[in-house]
Amino acid sequence: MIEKLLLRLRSRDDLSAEEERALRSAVSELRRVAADTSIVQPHIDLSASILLLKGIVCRFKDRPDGTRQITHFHLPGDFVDLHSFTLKRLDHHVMTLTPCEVAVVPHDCLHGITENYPHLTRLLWFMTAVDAASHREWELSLGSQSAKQRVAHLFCELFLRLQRVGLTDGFECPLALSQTDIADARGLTAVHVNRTIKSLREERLITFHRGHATIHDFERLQELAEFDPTYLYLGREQPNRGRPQLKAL
Amino acid sequence: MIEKLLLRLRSRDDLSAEEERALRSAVSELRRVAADTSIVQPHIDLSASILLLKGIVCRFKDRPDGTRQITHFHLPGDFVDLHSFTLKRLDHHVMTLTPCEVAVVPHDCLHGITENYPHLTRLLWFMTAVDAASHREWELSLGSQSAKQRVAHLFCELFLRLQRVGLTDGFECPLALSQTDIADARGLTAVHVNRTIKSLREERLITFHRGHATIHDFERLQELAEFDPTYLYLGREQPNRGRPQLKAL
DNA sequence: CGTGCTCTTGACAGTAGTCAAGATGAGTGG
DNA sequence: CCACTCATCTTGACTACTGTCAAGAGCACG
Repeated sequence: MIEKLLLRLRSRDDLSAEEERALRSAVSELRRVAADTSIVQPHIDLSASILLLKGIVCRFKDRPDGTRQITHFHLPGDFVDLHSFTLKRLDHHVMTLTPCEVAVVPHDCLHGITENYPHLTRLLWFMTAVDAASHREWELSLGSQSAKQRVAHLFCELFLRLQRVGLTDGFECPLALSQTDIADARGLTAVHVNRTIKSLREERLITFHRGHATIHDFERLQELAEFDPTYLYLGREQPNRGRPQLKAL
Repeated sequence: MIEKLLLRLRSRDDLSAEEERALRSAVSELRRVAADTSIVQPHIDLSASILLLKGIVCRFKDRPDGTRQITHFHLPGDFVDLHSFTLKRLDHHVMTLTPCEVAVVPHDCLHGITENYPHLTRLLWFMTAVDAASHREWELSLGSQSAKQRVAHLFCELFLRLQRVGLTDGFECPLALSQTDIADARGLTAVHVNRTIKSLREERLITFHRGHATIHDFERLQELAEFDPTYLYLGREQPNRGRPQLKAL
């Protein structure tokens, strides 16, 4: 049920049986939600956070002219608005892009975890820090990459994140996003995303068709996108990669 | 010394005397750092976080072609790399843009806080969540605003954040950024930032000259930038702003 | 009083946006 | 089983915002 979340937490650090129990018992409810349904509105007091079990969810910010900027895509195992536990109100919307299954975790339960399970608290804090790292990487992409690089970068990220939770099959994966979704996330128009994907296909890098993506050459795609997965914090920290330890500031 | 940080934390929630003591004693060292000096490198194990007392610091990510994307500016009172406590290694650089004073807070002390002060832990977690909110807002700006809006937006943000820690004088504030810094943060070229600032000056919105900014018409600037300060989480939460309470998911 | 940043301005180029029309395909109902 | 409808995708022609390249001005610093 919350196995994909546990998978993600354990890929960072060990979880005790008691911590696992605390997490499991924090789920108050399961819900199915239709596609294109808003699940969190901005500026409203929240009393629970949402854990995504199945489907794709996005966070987005509205603009006065009616357009939107998607700031993050969430995949199964993501604690979609864990940050609402400390923020209490969000500055953005959260909405499903496909039919979804979610678990509801009341803030009271998270409060209890912070009171009694400091190690688990640090792990959850870590999860929100990784979210922030993702936002930074998107800032990099939006601020300094070409359209082709931005789109390629997104496919690299989503592929690895899907792989992490066991949702890929070789270099293929289900990915029920529209070209408009990609445009809204990458700061491009749907028309230009279409041209860009066509060009990536012609270069035999990816195929993206009817909610299904195939990566034909991950290495070249990664190179084109200048993609470095460090920011995803996959796997455990290893002892310092051989770089000289900086005199700790 | 760490008064500006306390000011920021207290503007969110009360701090007990004991919590204040815990924070004060977490500072192991004070440092002066020259301008344009790297204080945190990516991919390296970190054992302390940096609190900014004076000056301006930026976070940035490198690109293979040597350009950089600034993802955040830090002002006095900011806990610059508090997120390194949970991440252990960063995916980006941190560097001073002006001469700075910083306080060093060992991760061991932060660990102690998470073990013994859950309320203070939640407040610190909140601070990193606000950082993430800022990243989201920058994604919005980078992804969907015109050059003029992006620059105006940055001035709105920095002005309010400086005001919060008492560093403004009416609508004037010291702001020792170069146009190149602004360009690297806003995904523009320095040449275009220059033209943009000229245009903002001609419209009598702002003057920016020799490290000093003056906002001539904050309201119109805000309107132009589509700037909504919600994401800065200034001040305490108030009971729900009169909007209808959503049936809690 | 040079030296070297940063800022400023101009001319030109190119990436991505806009507008418009048509194609494709999933879902619906007769 | 076959229209019909509506989303999404696709392509073309044109536009424009922002980048590139280049030269010169202003100012801080030694």
